[in-house]
Amino acid sequence: MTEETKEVKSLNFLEEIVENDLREGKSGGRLLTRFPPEPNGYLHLGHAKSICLNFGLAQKYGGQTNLRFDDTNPITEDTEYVDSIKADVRWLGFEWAAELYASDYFAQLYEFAKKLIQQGLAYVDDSTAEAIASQKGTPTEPGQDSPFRSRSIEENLALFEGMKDGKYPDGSRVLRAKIDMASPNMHFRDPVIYRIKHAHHHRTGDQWCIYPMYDFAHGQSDSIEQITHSICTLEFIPHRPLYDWFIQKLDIFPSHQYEFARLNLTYTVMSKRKLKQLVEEGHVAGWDDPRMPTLSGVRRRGYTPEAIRDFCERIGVAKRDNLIDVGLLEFCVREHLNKIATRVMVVLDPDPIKVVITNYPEGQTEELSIENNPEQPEEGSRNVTFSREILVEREDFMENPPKKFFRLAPGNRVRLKGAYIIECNEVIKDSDGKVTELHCTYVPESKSGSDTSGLKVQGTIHWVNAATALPVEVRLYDRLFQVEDLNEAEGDFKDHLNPNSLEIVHAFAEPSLKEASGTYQFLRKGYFCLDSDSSSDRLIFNRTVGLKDSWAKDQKKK
RNA sequence: UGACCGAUGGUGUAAUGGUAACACAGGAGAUUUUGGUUCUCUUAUUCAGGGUUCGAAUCCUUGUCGGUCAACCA
Repeated sequence: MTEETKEVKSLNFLEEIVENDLREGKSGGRLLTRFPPEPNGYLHLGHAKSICLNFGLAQKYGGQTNLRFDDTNPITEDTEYVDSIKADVRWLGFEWAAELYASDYFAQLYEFAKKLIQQGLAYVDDSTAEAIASQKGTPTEPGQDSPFRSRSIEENLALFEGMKDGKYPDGSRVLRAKIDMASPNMHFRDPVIYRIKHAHHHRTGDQWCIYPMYDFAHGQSDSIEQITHSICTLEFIPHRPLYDWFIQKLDIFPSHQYEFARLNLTYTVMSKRKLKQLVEEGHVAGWDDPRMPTLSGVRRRGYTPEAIRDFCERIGVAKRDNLIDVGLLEFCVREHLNKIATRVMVVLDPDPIKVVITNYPEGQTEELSIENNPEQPEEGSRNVTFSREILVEREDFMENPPKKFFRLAPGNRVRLKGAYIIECNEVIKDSDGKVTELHCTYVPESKSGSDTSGLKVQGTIHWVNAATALPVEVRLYDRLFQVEDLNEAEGDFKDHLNPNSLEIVHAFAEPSLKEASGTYQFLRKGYFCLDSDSSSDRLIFNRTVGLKDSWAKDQKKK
């Protein structure tokens, strides 16, 4: 494709804003974004969208991105989360210009608050939380002024200092901005900007007992760092006028806030609160349970950073609510894994069928060479052992097959992947009528790669050598929830958990998997990766995602 | 029913007053030693009414529907 015919990719609305600002020389042609997680939980795919957006924008337009922890609430925050967040951002493939903390600015923020008081734009309120809430009014009725609203500047200054000095207990007083109790924007009704919390902070320790609220920390932090584009999700739209109001009254660097629609995925919850609940109530094994939409979960599941970045690219960025089909994520994962995954043969059925090749000499074995990845011939090949007795999937045999069943059936011929064509001659059953063995004959001239038999078969199936098969544990995951749209679902979200989201099977793998590492395609089955629960004598694989299966889909339709 | 935000195939995202397109999903076929991959073809879209205009998904207006906002959370 030439440069001229190459399609120009259209810009999303944020790229347009950035291009415009850069063109007009705003902020001196500088671009600085930030990714501002609160260290009170693990990152999930929704954060991945935000990370790709913030870091991606900076990358594309020659800017930079800060990683800033929004750590203004010491009660819920912890260094455990700081560490996991940093690891997740790096894993996704991004490097920040600076690692910063809102708590770095506590002293500066305190001065900002005093400045507001001095302008008569903030006051200390002794009301209880309940009183403040009831004075707030409702979206359709104006609020009432607090009885403490008209304190003098001097008194406010003294009380605020007292708050800082630890003279008052938690909850006894707050600092409020003095704006407009009748504003149609609830956030303008004298928002609380500082509260007392005698709590240990993960970074500042016991240095502070007053902590700024989000609205008095986030925009100011952006401004201190001279963030040019502060990108957040839609629910912060009503905060924007407040964000601008503080910057104007404080007369500090004018960062600007822009909002985009958060990611929603079908069959998934994407809220830190709900994910935390799943972990704490034991519905999953932890934040990194492979069924979780957390970055640590999908990583353990075998998703690659490339696939997630591709996904974030494909879902786009806009301002309308969305619900993305989880099938798109799976598409992205398959697309990447198809290119990189080593192919191996594993019989997943814990109760496989033994196939005896009756015309293959007893005791004889031979090594057959099989390609590691047809998509990447340079990945070379490996040997697998063939012998008189092999194991195949029970579902690859049918005694009375429908037409178009291309696998094993009485009188049918199939190709054993990388080996020979065999024909099924006899079905052996136990007293209950259950198939225990298939007696087949192989075609010696049909050896893979040097087939002179002239035979054409419709199906190829995978197999493992019975004598040397390696027992492994395989964890098959299904969607965590049974309903597509959790936001629309009735009742508690946990009522819709899928009881079959994890199935553990004991499978039979080709011996090459003994030294497993990385990502595999189990031929005809899906993509799998070694789980961290594995030990040298007990290998455990996670199914990342299944292969597309048009046969199964056709069967389902009928 | 106060303010704010939004509405384009099944799902997302484009089209920036000039032929409604791309991806996923769906369907049909070809290729294939994975019923995978790849390739070809294909179904399906502007919330409604009114207005401006030679021309409207786009601008104006009214309405409808959806979302957000009343934490000493972020």
